[in-house]
Amino acid sequence: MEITREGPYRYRIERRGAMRVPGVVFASADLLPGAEADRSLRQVADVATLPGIVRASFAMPDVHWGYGFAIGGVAATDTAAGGVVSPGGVGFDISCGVRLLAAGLDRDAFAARAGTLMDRLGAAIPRGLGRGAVWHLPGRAELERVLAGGAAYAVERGHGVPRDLARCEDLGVMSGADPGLVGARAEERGLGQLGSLGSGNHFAEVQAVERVYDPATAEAFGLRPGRVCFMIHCGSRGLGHQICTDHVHAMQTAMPRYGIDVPDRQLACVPAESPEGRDYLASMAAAANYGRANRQLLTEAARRAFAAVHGCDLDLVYDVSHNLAKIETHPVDGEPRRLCVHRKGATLALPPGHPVLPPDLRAAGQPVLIPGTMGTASYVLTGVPGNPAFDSACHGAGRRQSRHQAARSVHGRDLRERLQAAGIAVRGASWRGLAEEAPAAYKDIDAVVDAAEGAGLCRKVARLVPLGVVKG
DNA sequence: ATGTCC
Repeated sequence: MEITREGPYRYRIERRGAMRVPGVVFASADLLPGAEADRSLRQVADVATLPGIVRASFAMPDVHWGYGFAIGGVAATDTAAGGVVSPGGVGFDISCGVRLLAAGLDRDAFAARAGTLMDRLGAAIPRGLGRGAVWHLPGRAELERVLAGGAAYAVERGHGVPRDLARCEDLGVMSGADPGLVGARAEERGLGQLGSLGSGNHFAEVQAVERVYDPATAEAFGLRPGRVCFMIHCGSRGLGHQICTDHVHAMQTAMPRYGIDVPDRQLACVPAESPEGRDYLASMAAAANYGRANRQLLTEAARRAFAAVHGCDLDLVYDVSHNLAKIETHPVDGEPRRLCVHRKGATLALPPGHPVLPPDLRAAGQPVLIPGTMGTASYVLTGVPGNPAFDSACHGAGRRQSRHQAARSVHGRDLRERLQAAGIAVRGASWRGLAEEAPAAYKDIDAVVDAAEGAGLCRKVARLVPLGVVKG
């Protein structure tokens, strides 16, 4: 692989063989993965071979190896020119994303009763592998309403306030969902998990605004130094996973009929405008709505805990997915084109003035939410004009060690001790899960965010530090 | 990420 430096935060993987476009990696020299040791850049090059891909196969500064596509990747295909959709470009956790809420509380008031609130949050937030939910759905009919209506349906049923929806991507509901396409196994898994964190890197965290870079934008987002926030990172649980699995299999069967050949079986794809492509997109939208309702239900659980202990409310700052494919219009070679934009471990980052932003965010831009790791900072940024990657940015710190490596080098109990000694309360689900998420297993979030800003993907607004984490 | 295999 031939990699050329194009700027301080931009590298190009030259077109070679079946690649239709180059690869573009946004990273500093320090963050750029080694082409030999790290398989993620090979994946970025493989994605560049997909039918209909335009501009480039992009990698964000937090890129790391994933199923087929790298995590931290963005790929857009021209739907009118046979451009494909691929479940691997979205990920197993469809509509995994981040929600940030701002509390009517400052960090000194939190500190006075930290243990009480953390115990309450720990008891109220279902987490870990398997069952447990804030809202137990009675059956298929109610599940279908969630799959069609997302967070908007949850609010309609009283799980939140209408103002929440103005601060959700797509107003809390992705259009085009077809709940009838969701199979029996996905249904079975989805009924008992609505309002649950899951495991892996999912978490809910009490944070405080430590630093503001842009006071005017921070004010528009409701962020000021010392304000307590609550961040939720989770997705569509077993339901989204099952839908991804079902469609990967269906596409692996269908692909030869479309004459599509890919360098890796995990890049299974079909034309976005084919019957199989449309079915995937409609099922994916249903899973996205489950993920959005999931974060809405966890918000309700958190609000009850904050109200009971501090008598305060939580105002939604924003809710955005970082695992999704969306049909969007972007200029390609000067012409507006209808593209299927895959963002896998890459967040939407809309600039100021974008027409889909609510009026009170129109001047400030979309809040771009980038969580760090346990014990490290998280960032709120805003979108910028001229984003080279279809209004996308990185989604987190990005792994640098596998789960296995991480669990081998640290014990969960020791990690919890260290975090608590540093003033960060921890309510976990399993010792093994805690060890796998050790900060040492991740890249430096400050460096990743600086690279994203330097590459022109987004602009820093505020830095948040953790006070207490409920870990999935 | 995930009842870590159909």
